Amino acid sequence: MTRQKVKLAFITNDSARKATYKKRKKGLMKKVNELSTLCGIDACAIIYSPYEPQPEIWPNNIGVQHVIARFKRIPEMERSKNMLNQESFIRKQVTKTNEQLKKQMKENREKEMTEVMYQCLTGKGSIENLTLPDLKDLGELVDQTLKDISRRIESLKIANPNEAAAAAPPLQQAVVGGSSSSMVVDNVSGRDEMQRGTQTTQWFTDWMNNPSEQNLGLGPNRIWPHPFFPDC
Amino acid sequence: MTRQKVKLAFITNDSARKATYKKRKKGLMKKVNELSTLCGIDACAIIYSPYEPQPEIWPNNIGVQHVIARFKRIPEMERSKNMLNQESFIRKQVTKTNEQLKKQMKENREKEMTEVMYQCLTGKGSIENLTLPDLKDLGELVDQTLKDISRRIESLKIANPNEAAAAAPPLQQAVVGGSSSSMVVDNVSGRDEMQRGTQTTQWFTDWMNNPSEQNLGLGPNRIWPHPFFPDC
DNA sequence: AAAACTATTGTTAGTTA
DNA sequence: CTAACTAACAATAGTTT
Repeated sequence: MTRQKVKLAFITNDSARKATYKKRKKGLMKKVNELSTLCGIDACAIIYSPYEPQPEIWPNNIGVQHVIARFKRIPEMERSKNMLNQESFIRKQVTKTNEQLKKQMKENREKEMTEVMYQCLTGKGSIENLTLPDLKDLGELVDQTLKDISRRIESLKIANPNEAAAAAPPLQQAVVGGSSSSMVVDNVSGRDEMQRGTQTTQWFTDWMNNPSEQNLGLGPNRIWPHPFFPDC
Repeated sequence: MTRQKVKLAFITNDSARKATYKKRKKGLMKKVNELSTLCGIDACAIIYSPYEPQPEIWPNNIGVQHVIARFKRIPEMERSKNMLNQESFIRKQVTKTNEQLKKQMKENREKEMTEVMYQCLTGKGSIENLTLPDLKDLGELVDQTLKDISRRIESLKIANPNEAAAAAPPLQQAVVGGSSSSMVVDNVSGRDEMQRGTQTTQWFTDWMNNPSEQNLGLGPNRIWPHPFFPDC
């Protein structure tokens, strides 16, 4: 039983296409019925298929005629406004997918840097081969991690003063926080709150704000497809 | 987080209805798009809502007009044939639900009788209060169970002749079967194969074959709603 | 209000009978 | 073909932010 995620494209296999049609048509009709019932609205669906001489419709002849009549009554120009047509639907999908992509890239970047950091700490890697932007992000990540550690130590000191202090004295001035009832009692530089979660290089930040092919860090010798977008 | 299965009925809460509308409309449009793409067919959807002055449509103005024009071209009489309209859709749903109900009732009946049987065996219940039909079903279930046990013993005897024979000698003539390679070597009465899974009272069997209010075992003093159909 | 989240329920692709 | 089944996937009700 290997089920692969089906691509949204015309199904070339005739019998498979028919099977899918029958299943999905049923599901679609059910959905229209539910939407209309749950929200008390007028709606209709008309489906033409090679499997039936007549179109398959919802809710029924009269219902469809009623909806069509109502549709026809609206002037052509008016219909162009506020419409969820195929184009705008796809555009929304693309926008959303791009947002997810940005999020994912940011997450990946942070994980990558974390991995590098741990490799350095355990002596399995070096910063010899890193580029300047990578080093910048790494430095910020290390700073952030040190601060997190200090916070954790401070909160342990508050919960259990003697043991925590003996085990790990603070290495630098630190912000105390993290536990639900404690508060920030100091802030090293004022940059702290603003910098949270921004351990990214400038080019990445720029691209996040204005994603285009121009500033994807490809440099003068562009390659195609781009490693981040093998499918584009 | 308590999420209850939502009933298919108008949502009276205004904001909940709007939220549901927006979510489901989006889902519906996606479904129409997928069906049309996957199966390469013409389809359209028109939805009127109080939330938008114009109807929300799929795929777009031209597409909808095209489908409507095609629909209009078919004579009124023709449209009534082969149509999946609301009525036939609901009828199909009802038929299916009734079939599931019958299946469930049969299953429940068997479980109920099994429960009674075990209670009798463990001395926690008696057959004093049972009705004649219940007793009939119970008797058949006990017969069937005894036969199943005998079969099991026989198959164990075949697998391990000495131990099984010493532990539980057969109490009656029995059918040997169950394991994948063994075969039926005897059949007590000829009724055996026909009787499998039919431990039901006559009224229940009758109702299964022709479900109506008349033969639901209500007797002369009908109550309404029926305990089996509180929502009808 | 609108968007994000998540536990659940619902849909369906591939398969079997 | 039709119908039933089930693992996998998608939609969404209720909730939070």
